Amino acid sequence: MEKRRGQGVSMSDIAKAVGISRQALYLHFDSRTELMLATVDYVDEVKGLSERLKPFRAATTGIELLETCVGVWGNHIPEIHGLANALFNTRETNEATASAWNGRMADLQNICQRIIDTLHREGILAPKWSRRKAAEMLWAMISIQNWERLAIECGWSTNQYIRSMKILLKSTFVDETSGRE
Amino acid sequence: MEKRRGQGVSMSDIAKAVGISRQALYLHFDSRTELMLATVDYVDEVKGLSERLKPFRAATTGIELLETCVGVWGNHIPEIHGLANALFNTRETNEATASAWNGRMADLQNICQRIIDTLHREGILAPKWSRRKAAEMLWAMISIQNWERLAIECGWSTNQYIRSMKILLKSTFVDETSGRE
DNA sequence: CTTTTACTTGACAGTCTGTCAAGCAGGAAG
DNA sequence: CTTCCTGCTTGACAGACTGTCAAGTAAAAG
Repeated sequence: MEKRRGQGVSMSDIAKAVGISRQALYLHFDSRTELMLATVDYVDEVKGLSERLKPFRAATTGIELLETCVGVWGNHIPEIHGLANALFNTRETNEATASAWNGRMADLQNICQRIIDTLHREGILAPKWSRRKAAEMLWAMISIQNWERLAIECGWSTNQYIRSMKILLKSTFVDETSGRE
Repeated sequence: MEKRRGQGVSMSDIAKAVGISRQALYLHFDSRTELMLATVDYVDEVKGLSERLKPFRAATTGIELLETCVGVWGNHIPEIHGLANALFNTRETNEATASAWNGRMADLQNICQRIIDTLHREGILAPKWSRRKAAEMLWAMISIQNWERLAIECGWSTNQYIRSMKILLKSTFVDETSGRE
């Protein structure tokens, strides 16, 4: 009952797709917004990002963290980007979706900060970056929108995306001059 | 008469802001879409990106091209991002705005390709990147959405954005091992 | 003075969200 | 078997928005 959603999909379309009347949708969800938030929560549960982050939690070194993060996230995005975009697009005019979006972004920012802090602790964070700026830039780089540009508009495969993003992030944030790669 | 526009602004709002009746707007613009495209063209003319690209055209080396591009573009984005976003957001449901957007993106992609090709010709393109992939990644990196993340959501100043983006792009695409930085 | 131009008000169709009322079919409970 | 509750149905309607049409007005242009 949780189906595709996009800004160009009306409640009638959803009802028709689901096989019930438009009004019956309102018996289950108070509004379009609530339907969307419920769908987001449902997809979160089904796709289980937290489950997928297990290898990330197992990683110890900064470079491992970085690579695992890009791997996990790069495999996760293709499955959620449509819904994530719907959430993102309504965020400007809707407080509830905005806070759902911001909450997920805050989680991602924390992960980015943790990666950068680990690199810093190991002394291999590239010297031109402050910890805060590096984390923010890392967060921007792995955004869903960047993935869409590369994967959808440029046609990159998931593996090409992951490989290239790892190269970009390592050459940017990992100090090449400090001994081992 | 060309004012702010966003998905949450109705034709009535615009008419009110401009001081004429809603219907009179339709005497000048056939539709909301046309009003938007006219505004985009007008802003293009007023802000004169092509004028601003003069120093870019004067640049010769790949690194100069890269740095000038980031400088020009980083100063340009803050003045156009609102309207650019309105264009971007309606692109999914509107063929005319989609092609206006795609045209501008194609220009930007050509610039990116030219930068990468120049670096490649000079033999300092980082060896892990093909010319095509590098140009596409560069294009994704300097996207308006990335600027918004950093400048608006993270609060970076224009100069911080330009400085950091130059660092990121140079450490990514310029081969550090080939003699002069 | 007449025509044209630029605008006005008012009305209306069509799309969408969200709400309300009345009705219907089937299962559970007495 | 009858009663009630649940989940759904159709139909109607308010309110917001886009786009269109008609008729009228005021002032500049000829």
